[in-house]
Amino acid sequence: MTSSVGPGPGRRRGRRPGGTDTRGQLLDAARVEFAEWGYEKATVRKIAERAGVDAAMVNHWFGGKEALFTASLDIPVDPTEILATILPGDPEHLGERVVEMFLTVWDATGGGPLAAMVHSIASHEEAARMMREFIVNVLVGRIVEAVAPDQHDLRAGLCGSQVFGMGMVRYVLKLEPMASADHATLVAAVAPTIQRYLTAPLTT
Amino acid sequence: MTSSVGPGPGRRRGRRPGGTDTRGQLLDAARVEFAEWGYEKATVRKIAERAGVDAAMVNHWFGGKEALFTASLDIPVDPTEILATILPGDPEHLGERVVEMFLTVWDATGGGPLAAMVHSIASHEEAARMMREFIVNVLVGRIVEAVAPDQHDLRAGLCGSQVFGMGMVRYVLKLEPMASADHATLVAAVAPTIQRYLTAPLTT
DNA sequence: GTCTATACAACGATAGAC
DNA sequence: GTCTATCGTTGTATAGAC
Repeated sequence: MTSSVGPGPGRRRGRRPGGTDTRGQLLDAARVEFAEWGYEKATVRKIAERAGVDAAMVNHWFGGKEALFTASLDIPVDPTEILATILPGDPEHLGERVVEMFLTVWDATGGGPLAAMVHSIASHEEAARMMREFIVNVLVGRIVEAVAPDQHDLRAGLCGSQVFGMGMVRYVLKLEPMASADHATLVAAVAPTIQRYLTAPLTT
Repeated sequence: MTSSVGPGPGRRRGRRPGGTDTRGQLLDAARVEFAEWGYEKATVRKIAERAGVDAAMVNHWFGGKEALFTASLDIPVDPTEILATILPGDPEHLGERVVEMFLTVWDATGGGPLAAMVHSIASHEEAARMMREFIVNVLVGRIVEAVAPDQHDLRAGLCGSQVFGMGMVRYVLKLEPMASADHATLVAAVAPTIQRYLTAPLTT
């Protein structure tokens, strides 16, 4: 599109005229592309093209494809930061750290975002796919790969099912005593399950 | 609304004129009453009164308050029948029977009703309460009472969280490999969790 | 001049075609 | 096995804002 105007002395470089919301345009473009293609098949280049900016802007504004994906999902926490918090340490007690972390994050938000997320998942096939890919590619996948000996995908799904179910019962269904239980009680009850899904043999 | 027409000669007895949908009216009335009062505080008499029929109709059409409740929730299976199927037998393997049963039921319906249920739970506070009471009073409560040594409510919540989470991941989120796994694989993975929630000590 | 947002080029990795 | 295309990412130069 720079054919007629583009002068001879090299292509246009450097900062574009002010006023453009590159970050916002990238977010909008990312939502469209991720929704249409899914996480893996969507490309940073295509998203940048749709946004009308250079692909390097994804790195500059978000740090990478994964961070752009999570940002486009409006998830209020930074998965990378959380992973950095819970991954280091004794793998034998990783289950406890996982459960404790989710409880802390969800307690802070009161479960509203969780309910909204569940709502959109149950409503739109597209939201289910994006959430599915978020779990696989970003959140649980990393934890599983760090400690699980095999069957990474199955273990990730099992961990996700228990954590997600716990969140639903505690924050959305508000079923007592889990809704009011302190963290220690829930960690003691649920963490061994997560730990087993992460590291124990799963075959019959 | 029968004021002007209604005659005087004693109360009307015996079979009413045909054409009225007593069962459907009871269902509608039950949904309103259960939603407003909750399972325990709602009364069969009040439901029948709202439906404009005799309380005996609840027993005639549904078999009791609990069955009317489950019918009003549009749950496609009969909890009593299911409980009768899985409760007898070795308590040490009850977890396996529970997981196998849920998989069989949900496989038959393909997860559509589960998604619809989740949708309404996440949307309406009222639906969450009804589901909560369904779990406590009808479904998991019976199982827990049959085998759990203590902390019945906590154990019921934990079992519910894992079963519900498994259903979400398999049928709504459709996360592989859990979405396509056979029953044996999922039972081997999840049943020990249920078994532990049912019978093992839960304290630290 | 300094800082920042941007464009362009190139690198290593990977998947598919032949 | 090799070749090619494409991906995500990184480095660097440049233009505009302050």
